[in-house]
Amino acid sequence: MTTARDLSPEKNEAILDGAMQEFLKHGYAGARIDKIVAAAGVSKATVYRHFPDKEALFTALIQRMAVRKEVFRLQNLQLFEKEPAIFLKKYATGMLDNVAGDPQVLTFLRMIIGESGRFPELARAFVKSIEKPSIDLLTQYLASHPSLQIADPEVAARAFIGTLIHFVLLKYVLHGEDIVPMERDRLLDSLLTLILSNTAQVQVSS
Amino acid sequence: MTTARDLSPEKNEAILDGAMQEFLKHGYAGARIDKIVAAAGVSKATVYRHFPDKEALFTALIQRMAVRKEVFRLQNLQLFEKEPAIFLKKYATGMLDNVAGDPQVLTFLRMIIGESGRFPELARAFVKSIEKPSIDLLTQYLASHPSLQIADPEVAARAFIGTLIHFVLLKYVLHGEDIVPMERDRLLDSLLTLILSNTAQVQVSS
DNA sequence: GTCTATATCAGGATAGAC
DNA sequence: GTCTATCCTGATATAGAC
Repeated sequence: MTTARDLSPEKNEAILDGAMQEFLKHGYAGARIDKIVAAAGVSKATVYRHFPDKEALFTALIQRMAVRKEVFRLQNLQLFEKEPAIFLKKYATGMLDNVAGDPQVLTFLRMIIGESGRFPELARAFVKSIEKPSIDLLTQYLASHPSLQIADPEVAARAFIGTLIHFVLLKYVLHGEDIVPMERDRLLDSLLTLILSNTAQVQVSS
Repeated sequence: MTTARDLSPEKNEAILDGAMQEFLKHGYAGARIDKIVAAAGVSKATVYRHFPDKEALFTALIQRMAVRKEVFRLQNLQLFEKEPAIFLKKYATGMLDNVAGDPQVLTFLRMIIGESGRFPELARAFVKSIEKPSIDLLTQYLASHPSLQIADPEVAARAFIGTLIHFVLLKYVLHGEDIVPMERDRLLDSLLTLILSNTAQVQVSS
């Protein structure tokens, strides 16, 4: 005697997992409900009982991914108390490894940006749950080290992250590796020198 | 007595113009040939006589946009001989004005990134004709001013552009203005201070 | 070389049995 | 609550007249 509006959480999960595969591969408009159905192992009618339409399914999926941070966990490693140059380099290395090693992250980035015109709320969820925490963490870190003499920690944090994101965009997302080549370590070391240049000497070692 | 394979350049232009509207508005998969046909004022058969299929039309369009730099002319203003802080600020201001004021630029950015998985060659064309010239110009500029004491001009150029692009992404593309607020002038002034901090004093005025 | 008209098929969404 | 089977709209692409 289940009530008429009860839905199976298991199927719900299966649908979202299937949807993730398909949407990540083809984007919103390119994704096919039939493929999602096949991947999820449920019937089409079940999908439409769980979600009113394709758009709702898509937004539910992206919201879940953004909240779970299944991709793009920038703000890990709380080794706050380390030497600044080491902390920053580890932070950057961790983020780049995470992105470079996982095609899903790149695809997710492409989709969030590509659909940000049609789905502004999803873009905002991304900013809120992924970009903002990263900026805030770095800002706080830089501000908590007055010896660094950084006049505007938030802008420094944005410059740091922005340089990394731009590097990822050029090299991995836009396939520009041989058009604008740049060694990762050179970028990181020079970037640290630039940002920490007010300190007496800059020690960079992993 | 025109040969059988001659095509009208006027119609070709009209088709590409119509395609631009539609593709920019809905992306590749979302774009409808019927709409392109209507906007171009030609028949559907004519489109398929000029371009083998939808994909070819799309790539032809993007290539044209990238070459013509109809959007995103980052590397204008050759006031190379000015004071560095002034030059850089003017450079950044010009680029931000160009982007912020023109929704087409934002849409183009979204599309290039969004479709960079399915159309890697288009992404590379974008890097080659838009990103690379910008990086090269800035690198040369910074390298030609030894008094700036910039150890690695190319990385400094990338940091500068990367910070700007990231700012554009967060604020305009991803609609994150009220989630991660930042005044444009504050970003620019602090960024200049950061990059030019090795000089005696930094003068920033527009 | 361009048009009108149409073939062909796949998409999202639903009706009705169980 | 989930399935099978189906509707129907709208898509890309083409055939044939002019």
